[in-house]
Amino acid sequence: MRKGEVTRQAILDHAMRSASTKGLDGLSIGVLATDLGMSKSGLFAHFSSKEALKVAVIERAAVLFYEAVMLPSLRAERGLPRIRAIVSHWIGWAERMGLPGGCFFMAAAVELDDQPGAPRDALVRSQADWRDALSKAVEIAVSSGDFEAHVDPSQFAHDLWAIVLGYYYASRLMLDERARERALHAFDALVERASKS
Amino acid sequence: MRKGEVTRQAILDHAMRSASTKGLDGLSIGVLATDLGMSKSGLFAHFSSKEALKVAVIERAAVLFYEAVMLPSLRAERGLPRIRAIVSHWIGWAERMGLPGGCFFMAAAVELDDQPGAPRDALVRSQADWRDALSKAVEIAVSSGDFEAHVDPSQFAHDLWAIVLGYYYASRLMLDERARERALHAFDALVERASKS
DNA sequence: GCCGCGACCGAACGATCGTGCTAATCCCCG
DNA sequence: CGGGGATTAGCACGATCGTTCGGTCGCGGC
Repeated sequence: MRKGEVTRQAILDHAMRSASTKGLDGLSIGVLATDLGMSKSGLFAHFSSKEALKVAVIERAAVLFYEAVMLPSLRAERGLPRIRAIVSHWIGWAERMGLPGGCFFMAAAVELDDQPGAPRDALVRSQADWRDALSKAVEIAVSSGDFEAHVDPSQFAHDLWAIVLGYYYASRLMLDERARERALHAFDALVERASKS
Repeated sequence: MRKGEVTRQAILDHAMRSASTKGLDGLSIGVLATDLGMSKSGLFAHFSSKEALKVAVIERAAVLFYEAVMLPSLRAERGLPRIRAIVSHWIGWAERMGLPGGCFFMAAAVELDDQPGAPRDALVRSQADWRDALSKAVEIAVSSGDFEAHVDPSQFAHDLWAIVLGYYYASRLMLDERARERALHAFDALVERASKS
């Protein structure tokens, strides 16, 4: 890997951590540069606009998310066990990755949902990929017999997503120590409702 | 009402709309002033710092939220009917109030969850009030017999919150037209699980 | 009728922002 | 080991930010 690529990765990793707290728009090229011990223009040269930097950060975050949540869950058995693995990796993945500002995607989603442009498109693309992967996992659980046949994979994925959003909200803003416990409780209820009885 | 008070309200109402899209930090005193046809310093004089403006906007939003969601629901019968009323007013309250950027509190929560200070404190206070009001409504539903005795009001309130968060996420970022339908489906499941069978 | 005060304005400040341009330096390949 | 593209630095620009200050206008009470 060339030197420039190494630097670029270092920039993106740091920018991702920074954006998790200040937001993508709160990223400052100058601050980023001094944090990494380089010049503003030197950093800027790697991307040719701030918008391109945002896009690169989002795509980098998507890769890291996939590696931290989806990849390890693929080692679990197909069906319900894999879904349990996904949830257990999903909840708290931000803390585990050392993101000081909580879930990167939740912050980006709220910030970009009403701002058309390349960053929003990149975010939607990555989130759609994840949504499809989730639905697929649920579909497998249905066809393997873990879940009843009437379970709608996309609805299940939506409900799962809401549970995770609720976890981050309660955990980070309201400082609810029982947030994780509450989220898992909701997940159990969701699973019980979908499972054959 | 004094002239200054009228102006102040106009500022806060406009700032709230603006903050729903650009975020609280994205508020610009200069832009706000020109939008309202007044000078930067004239607007600034009403609050003596941007932080104070943020706090005032949050408190104003809390009042408007209460009036738009809680007050009309109090006319519904105690117990489950009132909870149904709350949910139907809660989902989509931002659109109904003409907030162009979706739920003000969801945006503020993600933005302020890791930024200590007066704005965060004001937000947490308002959200805790709402959480308590929600729990109380559920408690009434339990004691009135609409819900089973084992239902935990705070868990129910948490689950409700997650459903609304999921709705805004799917609706605004992913542009899922079935977001409302999905949220109501999840709500029905939540109610069914809590109701006497 | 004059005084006082609330309400607002205009101009300016230092700081920081993203973004060019040019030159120096480094690293990799032949 | 030497040449050349890749990488980084230095400097400056226009714009915008929150904030300060001094001043003006109008209205209500003694």
